Amino acid sequence: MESRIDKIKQQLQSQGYKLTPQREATVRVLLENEEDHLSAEDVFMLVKDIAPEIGLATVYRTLELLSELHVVEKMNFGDGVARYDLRADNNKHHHHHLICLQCGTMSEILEDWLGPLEERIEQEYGFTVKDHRLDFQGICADCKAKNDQPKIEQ
Amino acid sequence: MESRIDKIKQQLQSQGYKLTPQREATVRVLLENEEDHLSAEDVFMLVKDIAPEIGLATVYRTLELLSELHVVEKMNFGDGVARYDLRADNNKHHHHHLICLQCGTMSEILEDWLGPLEERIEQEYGFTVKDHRLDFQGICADCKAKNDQPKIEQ
DNA sequence: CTAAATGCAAACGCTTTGCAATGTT
DNA sequence: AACATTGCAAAGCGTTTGCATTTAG
Repeated sequence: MESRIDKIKQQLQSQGYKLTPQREATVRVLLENEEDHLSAEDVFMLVKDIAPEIGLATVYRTLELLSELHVVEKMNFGDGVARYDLRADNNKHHHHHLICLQCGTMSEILEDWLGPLEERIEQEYGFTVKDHRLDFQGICADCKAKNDQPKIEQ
Repeated sequence: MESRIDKIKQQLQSQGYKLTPQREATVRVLLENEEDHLSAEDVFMLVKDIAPEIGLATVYRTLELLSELHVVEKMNFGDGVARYDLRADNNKHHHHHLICLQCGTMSEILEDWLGPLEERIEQEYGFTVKDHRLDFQGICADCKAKNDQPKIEQ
């Protein structure tokens, strides 16, 4: 666990970036919330617990930096809010999202199902895929279960 | 062609919405630029040629309305700008995007390649897919060709 | 010591909203 | 006439930036 942090530290330093307490705190928060897709504001609030003096701008700058280093992945889902995800090591992300239109929950498909499609794109379009993004909108299993029960409201 | 407009008119009116000149002009612009992915600002400027008195807010409101009626589809691609696409009739959109990281060009794959994946999601996750979005980032054929030529600058 | 990084607050760009005026049915 | 719709300008939101100050290397 600590090795993850160290690795990211190294990655920062090897690129000539300074290792500030704010950056470390931000990375720590990202590691501790790897499951979630945190917005900058989310990260900010969590980081403030560790490093209360931090400013929101610094969080944005750090997330941007980590994004450039491919340590985190910056995503958006239709709502105008960027969300940040730690990348598993330095791999391409390659997971897909299931976003429930009813409750807003987002779950993930961790496998990458797009390999064959990417080959096809290379061949048919001469387009070399570097990354992709696949989101599905729909109704999750939980909501479908709830919908089958008699409704109380609205 | 005119029938497309009429159909949308009907759709508006059948839902109790009034058909104002501004709305008609907006729809007309969308029809005439079906190929493109226009931003609200884009639409605004094009509509002003037909209906110079229109306000940007009205364009936003109209696009939002059309979006609710599933006449257009509201999309975003990472940059904080919503783009709007007329839906072919009332079908799901089902096309995918190839976004070049080098020149920013976006082209489309018009087929839907995700049918089998959506079935799999239904079965493995109990999630009913209503819509999806698939974007590929990479290097387009044109840029690859350019990259093979000797570089002049930078 | 020096350049990079920070915090703050102001500016930003896109989008939404309040409201009085207007227009459709 | 009644109500939806409009235009305008102001506000809202997440994000970025300018700048003086601090801090890591």
